[in-house]
Amino acid sequence: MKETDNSRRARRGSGAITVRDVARLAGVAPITVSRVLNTPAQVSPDVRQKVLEVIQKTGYVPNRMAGGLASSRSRLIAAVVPSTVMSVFMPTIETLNETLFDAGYQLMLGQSDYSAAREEALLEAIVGRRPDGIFLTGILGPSQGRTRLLASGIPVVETWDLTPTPIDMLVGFSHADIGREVARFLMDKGRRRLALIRAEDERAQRRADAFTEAVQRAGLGPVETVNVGASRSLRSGREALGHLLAQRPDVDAIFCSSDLLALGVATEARVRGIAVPHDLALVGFGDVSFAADMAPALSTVRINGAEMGRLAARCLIDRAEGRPVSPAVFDVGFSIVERETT
Amino acid sequence: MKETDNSRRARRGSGAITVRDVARLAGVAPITVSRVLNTPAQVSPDVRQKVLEVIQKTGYVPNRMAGGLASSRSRLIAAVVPSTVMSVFMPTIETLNETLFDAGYQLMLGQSDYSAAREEALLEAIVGRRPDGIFLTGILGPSQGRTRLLASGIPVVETWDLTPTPIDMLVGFSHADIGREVARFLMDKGRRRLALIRAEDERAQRRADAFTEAVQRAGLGPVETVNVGASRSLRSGREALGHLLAQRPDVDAIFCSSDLLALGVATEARVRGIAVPHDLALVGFGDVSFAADMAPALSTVRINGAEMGRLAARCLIDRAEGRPVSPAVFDVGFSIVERETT
DNA sequence: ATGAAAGCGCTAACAT
DNA sequence: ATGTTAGCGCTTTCAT
Repeated sequence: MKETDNSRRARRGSGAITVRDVARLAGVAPITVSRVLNTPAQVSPDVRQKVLEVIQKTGYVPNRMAGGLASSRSRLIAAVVPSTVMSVFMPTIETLNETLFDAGYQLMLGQSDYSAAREEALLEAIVGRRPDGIFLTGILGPSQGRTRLLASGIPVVETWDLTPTPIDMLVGFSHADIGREVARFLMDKGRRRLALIRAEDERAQRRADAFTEAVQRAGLGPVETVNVGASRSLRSGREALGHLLAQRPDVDAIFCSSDLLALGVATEARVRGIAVPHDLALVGFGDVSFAADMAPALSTVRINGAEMGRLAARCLIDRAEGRPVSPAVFDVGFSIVERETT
Repeated sequence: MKETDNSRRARRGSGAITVRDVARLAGVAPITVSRVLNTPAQVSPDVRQKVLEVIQKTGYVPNRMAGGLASSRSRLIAAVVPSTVMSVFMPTIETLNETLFDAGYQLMLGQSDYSAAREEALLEAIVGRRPDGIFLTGILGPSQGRTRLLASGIPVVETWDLTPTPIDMLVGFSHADIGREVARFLMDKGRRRLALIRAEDERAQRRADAFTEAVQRAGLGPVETVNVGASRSLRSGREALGHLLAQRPDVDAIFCSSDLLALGVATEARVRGIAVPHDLALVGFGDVSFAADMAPALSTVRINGAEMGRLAARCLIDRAEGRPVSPAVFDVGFSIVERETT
């Protein structure tokens, strides 16, 4: 009764319980409720007790949007991934999300679908939310989005790649090194007619180029390449092997741009009676969970995606909480895992 | 110069450009800038033009947290999934996210890791953000979280299941029907010694129970079941087949709780020289992208995950924008896709 | 240890 | 069609 003076403007409001309500019921000022929640040490035990009781009783849940506005700290982190379904990036996102959540942050997830236009739109939407940090899959070339991020001043971590010109922080590894090392690995195994099956994406391209260059430098002629475009499925791998064999029936080793493609190639090889690894060696990329458990088990390039997620989360949290991050560039490396397909 | 009167309290602020800055530069009131962005039709073309120019020049990006606070509309939707890596739920999340983004909403993603405790914590964090809607994977039994959601008044859509007592909206299908129909399907194929390989989760349990009951009702004795627990990998499938054969070497049909488990079973069967489907029929669940492309191609239960995501997004958007949603319950059904493993 | 005042950046309500 | 005013619910600053 006569509590609220709404004699003039009828202002909406969500109708939910607010700090004011809790404060009134506990007989304290709103700021005290805020302190009980955020800096409990500053409040005497009995007052704290009383306030917590009221919170419990009323089911009060603080409005973090309002808190974020007042404190300029949203406790929101945005992440952009190219895709989510059966994607090699998900272990990274999973640990990113876990680490963030345990530190009191939440994750906003956007998919770019490997489209630059969509990525731009995403970045604009993201900046509008004033997240405390942004996680990017891959590195961002010169673009309006890059400019916008730079201008926003929001901490950014680029991942899954290396560049001499990061926007801010960087957690990645060298795709060129991978291409070179896998080529060397296969050639050391005595393979001589090497080929590539890859999806259309910038990083796969970088691995492919280095692979090709290394093979040619070794004097092993051209590297037949099948580009499956945007279709990263098991089926693409099967079909790609068909195309490849039509071009170059004597191929004896293939480096695939993903483990799923490699599983497709292995499947098609089995159906065609091609012995893996005897007739055909196979190397995948990603070391996803099924790679070790296929029959034959897949040799592949292991990326510690979970570690990247954890590290990226740590970088962003540290910066969000005002701690400097140095170094700001981490090369998490990779390793070639030899199994049965080579 | 003498623009701002900060003679008294030095109040922080993020330092970013605000509506006020834009308004001043364009020679209009802040609300006019707001209208240019939100209801452009209400502003005369020349003023609109001028304001847009200033926005362009300054790189102004509206603060949506502030907007959300003022309008009680966050344009944020939260989603809870059990897991994200190689998960059958991701196609749903992908279309959910796409549909939301195209309508101007953003997605906050939380993982429960199949843990009720974590789910509770997530729901509390989510409610604190005052999202315009919440997407839940699965249905939420009586719990503090359910009470909290009900109390919050936020639109909720539960998915991937059916219940007579939804919190709010529901987009799902019947797991019991699936169990029954798969049992019937396999028995109609002449299979007599049926078994189950399943992960530890409530919905898989429901399918398994109905499957077992249907088999027993048909007088085909007990259904051997291997529960792989939380480990949903290809390896689990391989190992589970080993265990199953140790218990019941004469099994002639297996219903797996996921396609990935089924791929594991198929792999192990091949390694052991068991002919699929001749000696052993196999049915998966999910119809994930690789199911059709395995060799032999996997018979499985198709769920239209993408459709569920789209539909759930539509429900949430409609409710967020004040449009009533009726009916509020959608059964998207399922279908048994027969391929080579049966 | 607690509180009063001010205001984060935006938009709804009420003018004109 | 545009502006004025008053908040949304919280936290910072300053005072006691």
